[in-house]
Amino acid sequence: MKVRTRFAPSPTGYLHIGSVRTALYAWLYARHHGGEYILRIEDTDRERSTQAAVDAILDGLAWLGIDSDEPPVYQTQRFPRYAEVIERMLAEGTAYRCYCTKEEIEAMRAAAQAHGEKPRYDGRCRAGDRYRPDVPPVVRFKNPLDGEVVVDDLVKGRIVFANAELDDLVIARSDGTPTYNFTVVVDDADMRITHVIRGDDHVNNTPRQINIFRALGETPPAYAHLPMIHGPDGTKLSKRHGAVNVLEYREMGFLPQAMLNYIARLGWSYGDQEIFTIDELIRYFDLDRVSRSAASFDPMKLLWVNQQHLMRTPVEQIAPLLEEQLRRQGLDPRNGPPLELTIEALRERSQTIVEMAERAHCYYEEFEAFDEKAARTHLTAAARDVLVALKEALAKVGEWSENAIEEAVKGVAEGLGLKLGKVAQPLRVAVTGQAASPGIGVTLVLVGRERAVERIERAIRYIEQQEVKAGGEGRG
RNA sequence: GCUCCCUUCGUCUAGCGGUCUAGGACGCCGCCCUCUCAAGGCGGAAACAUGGGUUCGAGUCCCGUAGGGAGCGCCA
Repeated sequence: MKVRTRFAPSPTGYLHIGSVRTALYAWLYARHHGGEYILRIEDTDRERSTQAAVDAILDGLAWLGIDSDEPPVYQTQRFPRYAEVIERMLAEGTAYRCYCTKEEIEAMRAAAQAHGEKPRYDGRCRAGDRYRPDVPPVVRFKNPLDGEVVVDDLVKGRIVFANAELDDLVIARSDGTPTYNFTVVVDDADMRITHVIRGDDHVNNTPRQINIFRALGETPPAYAHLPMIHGPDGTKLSKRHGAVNVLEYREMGFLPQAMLNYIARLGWSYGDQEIFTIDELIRYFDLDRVSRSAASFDPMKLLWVNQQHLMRTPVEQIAPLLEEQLRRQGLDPRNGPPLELTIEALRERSQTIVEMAERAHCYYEEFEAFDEKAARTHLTAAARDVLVALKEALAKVGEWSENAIEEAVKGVAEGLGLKLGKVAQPLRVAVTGQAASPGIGVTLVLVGRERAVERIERAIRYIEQQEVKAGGEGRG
C-alpha cells in the first residue's frame, strides 16, 4: 500500500517551528517511502481561523519547499460530508443525541472528580430516552464500554488505553457543526491516510479516534507521535525565546535548506552526521530514528548549521538572496564587485545572509569613518610610509588580481624589512575601515583598484591630520 | 485528582546486554595554521535522574521513587 501522510494545521496564527517539524517529518516520511503528502487546513473553528493565517502557513511551507502532492483540503468545504457521516452513525446506532444541559454536564464532571476520577460524561443519554423539545441536542459517539485500545505508535512504542477511561465525546455540536476528533477521522479515512504523524499532545485523542474509525468500519492508520520542541531553557517554546514564526527566519537571513536540516536533526539523527542536503534527508529519514523525548531549540547551533550550508550551497543560488539583502540594507549591488566574488569571500565568515550583507558594505559604498580602535592601532605615524610605499607598489600591479596584489604587498613588506602583518593590517584598515576582512588580496579585488587607491590616499591624509593634532596639543 | 508520555555532557544526540575507562556535534577553553577575522586541524573540561530487581554481566530489560510534560471542551 502506498504511504500517504498529511500535515493538518489549524490556521489560527503563524507557522510555528514545532509545526514545521511535524510537517517536515510527514513530508520526509512520504518522500522516503515513495508515497504522498497532503496539506489539510483544519479551519472548522471559524472564530479563530483567518485567511492571513492560511497564507502564512502556505508561504512558510512554500519557502521551505514542503510541497503537497494534491491541492490542500479545507475542512470548511467538507461540512456536507461530515453531516452525512453523522446521520449514518445515528442510523447505525454508533452515535446518539444527547439532551443534557451545560449544568448537568458540569455537575457530572464535578461528581467524577469528587470520586477521584477524571471529569467525564456518564452516558446517561445513551439509551435514547431523554428527548427534550426545549434543548437542542449534541451528537455523541458511543464509545465501547470495556476492553482496551492498543496503539503501536511508531515513535513511542505500544501504548494501551482502557475504554473505561474514555467517555462519549461530542461529535456534533448543538448547531450541527462537527468537532475536531470526528472530522479528523472522517478526513483521514476519506483521504486514505496511512500514517498519521503529529505532535504528541494528540496521543490521548488517539484511542477515541481509533474507536471512531472502527465504528465507521474503517481500518485505522498507523500513528507516530512526535515529542514537543522546547525553548533553550527547557520550557515551552515561545516568543520570549526569539522567533517562533518560521518566516522570521527568512528575514533573519537563514537558508531554507539549513532550517530543514536543523529542524530535522531536532529529534532525529542519522549516526554522527550533522549536515544534510534535502536529498540526504529524504534518503535517510525514517520514524524509527526519531527520539521519544522533547528537544530544546538551540539558536546557536542553528546559526552554525546555516553557516555550514552557506559554505556549501552553490554561489549562484545565494547570489539572488544576497542581492535582495544588500538592497534592503540600502546598498546598490551594481556599485561594487560581482556578487559571486563577494559570496566566495564572505561565506565562511558569515552565519546569515544578513551578516554577509553587513560585512559587504565597504565594497558597495564609501564608509563614513575608520573604525576607531582599528585606526588607533594600525593607522599610526609609522604606517604612513608603509601606505605610501603600498600605493606606489600597487600602482605598478598589472592585472588587478588576488595573486598580483599579494605579491606587491609582500614585496613592500620585504623592501621595508617589516613583517607582513605590519603592512597588511594598515592596508586593510585603510581600504575597509575595519581591522578584519577576508585575505588582503581578495579584499583589494573586492574594493576595486580605483577605490583602493583613493582610500589609501585618504588614510595617508588621516594619519597626517592626526600628527598635526598631536603636535598642536604638544605645543599647547 | 485521573489517564498517558518522557528522563545519557549546558544543548542536539550515538548507544538497540558484554566492543562504554560512554562516541559525535553546537557552545566554552587551549594549541596549531596565519596578513586580520573566519574556516579548518588537534587537544581539554562536561552526562547515563534515583532506589531496587533480572542476569555471569545493565546506559541498554523489569518494578518503584523523584522530576518534567501532555490530555481530561459543544478548541483544534
